[in-house]
Amino acid sequence: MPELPEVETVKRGLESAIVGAVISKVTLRRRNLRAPFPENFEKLLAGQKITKIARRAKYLLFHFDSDVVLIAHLGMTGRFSVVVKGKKEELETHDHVVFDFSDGRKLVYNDTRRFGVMDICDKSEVATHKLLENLAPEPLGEEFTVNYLEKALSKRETPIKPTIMEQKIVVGVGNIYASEALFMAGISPLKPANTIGKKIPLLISCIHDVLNAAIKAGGSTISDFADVSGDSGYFQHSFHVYGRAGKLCSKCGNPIISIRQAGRATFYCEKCQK
DNA sequence: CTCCTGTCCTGCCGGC
DNA sequence: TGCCGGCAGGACAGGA
Repeated sequence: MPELPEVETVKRGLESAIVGAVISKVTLRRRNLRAPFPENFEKLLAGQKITKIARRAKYLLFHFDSDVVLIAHLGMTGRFSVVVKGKKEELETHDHVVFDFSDGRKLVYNDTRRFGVMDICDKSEVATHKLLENLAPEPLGEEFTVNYLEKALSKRETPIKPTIMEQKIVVGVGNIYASEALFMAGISPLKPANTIGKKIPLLISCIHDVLNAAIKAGGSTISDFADVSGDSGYFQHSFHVYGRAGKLCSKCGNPIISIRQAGRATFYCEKCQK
C-alpha cells in the first residue's frame, strides 16, 4: 500500500544505507512479480556499485556506476530490508529477491502479493521507459500548478476522487491520501472533476500538506526505514477519514461514511465535503 | 480522447 | 471447526 510518502521514506532510508555499496551477487527466488524480471537480471547487476537512489512517482530508481538503472515499484506489499552481516540468514516465504553486497550485507525484497515490479534499463532510457513515460507531474514538484490542474481536469466528468488517483493527472496520490486531501479541502469525492473550479488551488495545497506531513511523520516515526510497507509505514495516526467509517468527523461530529468508487473504498463527511 | 471493467496476488475477516 | 466470499489495492490492458 505504499503511496508517495512511504516510497519517499524508503528512498531516503536506502540512500543513507546503501549508496556506495557494491552488489556481489543477485538471487531471484522466482522469475516474476507482477511482470517477469528481465532476462539477465542477475548478470546485469552483479558487480555494480550503487551511485544514486531516486524516486519518480511511486517508482524507486537505483542508479549504478555502469549507467544501468534498476526501476522498482513496491506495488501493494513490497518491502526492502537491509540485512546486516550475520543476521537473518534464513529467508522468509515471500523474500523474492536478494542482493548480496561485497561488504557482507544484503538487501532483501519481500512482496507478499507480488504487485510489485522490477525492470532494468540504461540511464538514457529512463525517461522514455514504458513504465515512466506517461506519468503526470510530481505532486510536490514545480509543474503541479493551478494552471496545469485546471487544464488536466477540464474535460474530466468523472468524480474527482478516482480522477486525482490517476497517474496521468498527478502521480503518487493513492486511495488513502486522495480521501484525506479531499476531506481537508472540503470537496466531495463525488463532485465531477471538471466542476471543482475555484477550489483547485485549495486542493493543490491540501495535497501538498497531507503528503508533506506524511513524509515528515515517516521520517521521524519509522525507525526501521526500509521495512516501510503496508500499514506499518503509514501516516495512520493522522487519518481524518480513511478507514473511519461510522466514526465521527473531527470537524462537525457527523459520522464519516464509506462508499465505493471505481472499485475502491472512499471515506468522507457528507456535511463538510460539498 | 474519456471512461469503465477485469486482472494480477495473498492474507485476513466475517458469516454460516 | 472449516470453508467460502469479499475485500484490500496500484496500475495496466483492453474494449466501448
